[in-house]
Amino acid sequence: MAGELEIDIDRSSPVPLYHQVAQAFEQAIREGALAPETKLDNEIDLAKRYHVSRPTLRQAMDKLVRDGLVVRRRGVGTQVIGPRVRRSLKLSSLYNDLQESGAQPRTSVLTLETVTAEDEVRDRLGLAPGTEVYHLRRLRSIDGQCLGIMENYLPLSVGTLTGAALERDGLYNVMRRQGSDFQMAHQTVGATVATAAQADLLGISPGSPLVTVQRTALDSAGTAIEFGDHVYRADLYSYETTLMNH
Amino acid sequence: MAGELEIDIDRSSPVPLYHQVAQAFEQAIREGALAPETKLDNEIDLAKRYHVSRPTLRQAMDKLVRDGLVVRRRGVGTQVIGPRVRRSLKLSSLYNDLQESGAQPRTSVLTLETVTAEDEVRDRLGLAPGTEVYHLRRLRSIDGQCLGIMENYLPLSVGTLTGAALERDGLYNVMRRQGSDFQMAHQTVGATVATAAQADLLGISPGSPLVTVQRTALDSAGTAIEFGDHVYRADLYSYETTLMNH
DNA sequence: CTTGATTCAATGTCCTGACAAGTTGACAGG
DNA sequence: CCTGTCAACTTGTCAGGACATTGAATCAAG
Repeated sequence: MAGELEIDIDRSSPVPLYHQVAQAFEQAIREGALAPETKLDNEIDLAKRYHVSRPTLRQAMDKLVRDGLVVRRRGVGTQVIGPRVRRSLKLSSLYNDLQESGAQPRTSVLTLETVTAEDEVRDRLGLAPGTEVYHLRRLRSIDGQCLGIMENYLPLSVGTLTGAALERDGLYNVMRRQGSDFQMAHQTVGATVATAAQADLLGISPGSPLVTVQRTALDSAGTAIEFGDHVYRADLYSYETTLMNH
Repeated sequence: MAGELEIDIDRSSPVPLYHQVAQAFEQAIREGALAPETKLDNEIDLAKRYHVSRPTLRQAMDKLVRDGLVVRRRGVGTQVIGPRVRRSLKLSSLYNDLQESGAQPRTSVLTLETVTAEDEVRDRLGLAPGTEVYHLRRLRSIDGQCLGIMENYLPLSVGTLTGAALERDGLYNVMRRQGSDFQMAHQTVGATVATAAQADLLGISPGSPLVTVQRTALDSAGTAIEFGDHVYRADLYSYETTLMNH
């Protein structure tokens, strides 16, 4: 039951020791070399085995704990956590979420224009009255079926947007390439029923359920760089998240 | 511009020093005593001022970094981050989410019984065929308005559930008091339209939009301890999350 | 057989000390 | 005036040791 693990520690490498140790354990756990429920050896022995100090080994373990791979309990020891718990922790990661929703099979651009921001858009983006913004409407489809309608507002400072680039790379890739660095996003997920116009676009009957997603994305300076108001067919789309305690 | 801050460190307290320091800074930042963009003093001076060692102070700072309150750059210093970025980071915390949804104004218990788990419930909870589970239906209301219908399935091993306790404390508090330790939950949020029966219970007309939430909660051992299938009135409820890059 | 206190093992906390690495700004040289 | 070098400052990394706190297993007493 002991966590025997052969790993190479390169002391001349620029990557920190604790990171090397943590990465080695993470790989072993994800590959199954360290089965769930396995109890690791105690800190002292592990530190001795890998020729690092206890604080360094603890730093590595703390990283594993934060990543949800192991659980430590004082007086008990360190246990590898079950795969169900650690599965798809990254689902709540901003990058994956954006990439997933930005690089889907096909998106066609319905509208690409600059308009004077309405009150709600101004408020969401934190802009002054009368400011011009991009207004973008896209239709996302998968396997020929229309999945949802995406409406986005962006400040002009994000760069230049073209329909071709948007359809080829997705909104978020285009923005990132022009220097936008996403730091966080605030989302509100709700429900509504399809209007006649929406139903017509999506190829469903009016009154069908729709998932609504409103998202405001911020860069690392705290500036809002995108506001999105999306609706998706409820029978083809749902929003998944993983909530962690801590 | 220096981060002058008078805080009391209680060395005889059972709460760790680094936690006291971190909490003091967090409070100061949230209260505005430390304005955004403020550059904090260097670690050495701060450690000296609060009479702790540098590793201890670093531990506190690491906590602040993880919580998204400050940014540190080697060779530069530590800066308080903008309020928009840090706002409501805790929204994606499991505990708050559960507490919020578990201690609402009023919940009345419609059904509390033990049944043989159906296939979907068995699969979600990871139970053997034929296992008995709690089946719970509750109606949540706020200000006299019905908000949603919550249907839950729980393994019998969670303890004993009584209608009175559930209505008084909420499901999650009852479970936690009986030893369940929530570690994470997986949620799927979608949309549907109200059936006649649902509409009748919620006091709305059939065909109105509903937000659906399916949640599986796991404890630290990776065992599923709850499966919930909830619907909420879309005009009164929406699901908010904050996505972080990292 | 149950219950209680004891003991042991493990992680949690905290300290001092040292060096590495990145950033910035000042200073000297062109 | 411009530019490249260097020194000072700050955070990052790492070591080794000491004691506290918690959980569980062990053992003795009822």
